[in-house]
Amino acid sequence: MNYSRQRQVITEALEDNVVHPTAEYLYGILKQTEPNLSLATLYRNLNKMADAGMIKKIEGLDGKAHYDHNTHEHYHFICSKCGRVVDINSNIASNLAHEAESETGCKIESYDIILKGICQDCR
Amino acid sequence: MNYSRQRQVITEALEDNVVHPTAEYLYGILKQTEPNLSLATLYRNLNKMADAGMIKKIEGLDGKAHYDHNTHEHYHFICSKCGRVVDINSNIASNLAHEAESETGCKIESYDIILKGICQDCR
DNA sequence: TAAAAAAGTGATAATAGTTATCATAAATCG
DNA sequence: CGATTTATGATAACTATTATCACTTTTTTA
Repeated sequence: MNYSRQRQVITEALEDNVVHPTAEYLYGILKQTEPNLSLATLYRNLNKMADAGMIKKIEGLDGKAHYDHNTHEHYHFICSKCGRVVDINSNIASNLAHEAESETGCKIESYDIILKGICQDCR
Repeated sequence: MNYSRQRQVITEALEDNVVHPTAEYLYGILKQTEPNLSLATLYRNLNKMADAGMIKKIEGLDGKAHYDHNTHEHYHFICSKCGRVVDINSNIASNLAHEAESETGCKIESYDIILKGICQDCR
């Protein structure tokens, strides 16, 4: 993957936004400093980086994909009221992959846990 | 929720298909016996039933929603080669919701675990 | 270091999956 | 049964995302 300034600023924006932004949200932010950035470039790079394991693409939250610069094992909660995405760091499922493999014979390459409910602020 | 023949046949088709079908797949099957069934009716009813907890809507698998008549606690694996969806019955994450609640203060209402990899047949 | 090759970009069209609309039909209630 | 509520079918609309392609930037190489 060659260097590009666009990917550089996308990466930085993602690191600065702990909120697990969607492509649309990131685009709004990046447009301010990088007015020529194309939405296609943003999607292209987010996918490329996710495929390369440099970032994490979170799906199944609310229809849109969210992106996370934190690639360490953790899970995600989404508030069905305000839409906020919160990290869950419990490593409760640490041997889940292994258990699932022996149960099914499938080779587990990745997994994610998506939790839904109401966040503390919205209760 | 009033009775409707359409919802009746949708429910039956879902029970007969252990494969966690997508709306599109179900539509193809149902069209054979119910040629007037509208795709809108199918989506409408699948969503309604999922909201009512009668069935489970599985998202984050492959972009399309899959539907599951099995509402008991279990998780889902998708093969990235053949697209098959397999149940994972391990109750490894039984107290995950509770742990996540005490970690974050969020009220967990539901959660799903999505595993990805290669199934036994595709290896 | 300049030319050639490879990779990335921006603008926009296209796609896929799903939802909204609305006139009509079926189900339920009194 | 007649009135009211709820559901349906056809199709338009929407949203998030991907594809296309001429052009630009980056890397390679001679």
